[in-house]
Amino acid sequence: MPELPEVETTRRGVAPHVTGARLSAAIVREHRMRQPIPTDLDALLRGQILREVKRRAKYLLFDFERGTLIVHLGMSGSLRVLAPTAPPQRHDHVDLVFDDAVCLRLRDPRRFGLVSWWTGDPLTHPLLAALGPEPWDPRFNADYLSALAQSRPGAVKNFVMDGHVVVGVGNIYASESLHRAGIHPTRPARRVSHARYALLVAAVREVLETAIGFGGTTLRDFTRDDGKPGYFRNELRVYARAGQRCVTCGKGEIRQKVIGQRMSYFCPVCQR
DNA sequence: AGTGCGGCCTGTCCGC
DNA sequence: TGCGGACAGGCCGCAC
Repeated sequence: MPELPEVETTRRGVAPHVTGARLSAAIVREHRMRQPIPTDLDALLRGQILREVKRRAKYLLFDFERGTLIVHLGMSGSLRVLAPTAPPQRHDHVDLVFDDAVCLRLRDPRRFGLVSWWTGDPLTHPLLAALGPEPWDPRFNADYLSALAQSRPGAVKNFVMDGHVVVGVGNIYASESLHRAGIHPTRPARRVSHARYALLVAAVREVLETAIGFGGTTLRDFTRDDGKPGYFRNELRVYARAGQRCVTCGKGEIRQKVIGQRMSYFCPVCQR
């Protein structure tokens, strides 16, 4: 389940292998994704130099000369750098071959991912245009969150996971960030104080930065570009720890509860 | 306008 | 041992 740290880890992992290279072939074995992959992807991309691999939210942006290939890894997607001769396996849906030498291979068993070609400014793409700030954007701060929250009576966990509020805070990191900030996940967003939002901003950044440093969190089927799992899982303090003692306060027992149709974890003692 | 829910998928895990 | 069913989850689109 690639969250922002996994996507950023993927970006950093693959970029050195393909940046500046010329695309020699795009092979699509399975077009059925969240949106159908363009049938003429090869014609669209062939011959173009890949200038840079960027990221916005959880979208990877492959900046080619005449446009941008937008890639989302969905729930189960991964990108790997391989030799073009490596035999594709089940769920290996797309190959991007560069200089007839390097293959960037997209694997996505659940096909919740997305591959889309866009010729304009990628930030104007309908899927990207309305997104909230990146977690490290100075505009993501306590004033901003507190003001936005006034019209949000729902749980703060849903609020912070809303991509229109801030991007990149998925289910795992929402639980972790709220725990570190001492905020109970079901607390109404409008009832969280300005001071607590300042703690939350810092916690979100810290959790995501640490996770990126560890190469992401692997819980099920995400693999890094080199095929090795990330190690942030060992750093999780509440996620998937129901029944265990809270490592922060030493008193509470971690509970789990469905909030907004997603499993959430928290310490009833140090989160209020 | 904010919120809730259905739908898209398949691998994994549980219980019978 | 085998198999059905629940579950997980990002995110869009629709209904309320």
